[in-house]
Amino acid sequence: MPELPEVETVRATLNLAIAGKTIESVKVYYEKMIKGVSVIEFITRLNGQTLTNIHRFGKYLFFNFQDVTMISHLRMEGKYYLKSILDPLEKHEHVVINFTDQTSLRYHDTRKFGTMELVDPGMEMTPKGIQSMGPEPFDDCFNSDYLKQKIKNSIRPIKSLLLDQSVVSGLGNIYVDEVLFLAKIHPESPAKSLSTEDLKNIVIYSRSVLHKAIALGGTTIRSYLSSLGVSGRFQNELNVHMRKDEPCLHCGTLITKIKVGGRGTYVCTTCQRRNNS
DNA sequence: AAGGGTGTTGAAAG
DNA sequence: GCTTTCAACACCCT
Repeated sequence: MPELPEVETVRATLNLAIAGKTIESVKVYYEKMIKGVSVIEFITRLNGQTLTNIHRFGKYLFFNFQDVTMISHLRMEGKYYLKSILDPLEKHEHVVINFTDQTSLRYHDTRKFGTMELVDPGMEMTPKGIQSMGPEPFDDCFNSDYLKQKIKNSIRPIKSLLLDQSVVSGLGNIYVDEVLFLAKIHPESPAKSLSTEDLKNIVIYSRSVLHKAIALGGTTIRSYLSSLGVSGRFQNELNVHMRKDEPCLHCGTLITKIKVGGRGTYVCTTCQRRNNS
């Protein structure tokens, strides 16, 4: 499912649905999902814990229990469903957390890329991958000066840098395409070729796009329903992503699809002109 | 009907 | 270092 807006939607709905519940039992059906601790430790430390609340940073979810924090990353296709403990185990449900009120949290992930791990409370930022994360777009320190010093000498395509979570946390393939379209920047432009104005626009549009996407519950494409059966509505607002061969809403040029850093990338070659180097 | 593509990211390779 | 490629996995489209 997830970029920042989708993960935030999951966090908000899940938090309302399960905060305060107490774990009765935990089952792990795909052991490679569990990182950092053994499966045995994962299960025993969660057993009997009561969920305080759920936080989010970038695309990570933090389930805060009294004595332990479970960190979950949905990667490409991870989803949570809340069911009854009586419901049969479905094909791609890899972790099941049963609560004492007979409800059952199912972690569903067809491609099995998602990860879960446990840390002591207060140690949320220590796992590798999290400790190197850059600010979220909403953070005050995410501004054009920060971007300039962070990417000033890089020849990498600007899209690849914005997908790099150590530069900024939370953007993914959909929203980077949208941000670069609104900022009128070609995704293949070398980062060092961008003007200060370009960087300011990236900051402005990153914020506005993500805010709007969160307000609409994220984007639902290619997966029937997202977590808890919630379907986002931002897919109706997309300007370029998934719009190959459709006219640009700004100039009418047909949107083209290219590959940047191995990722499918949608671009209006009229509105987004490529810089040299 | 095989092959390329998919809302991610870390490890390996150059 | 810095940048690019690929692997982890299952399924859906050509």
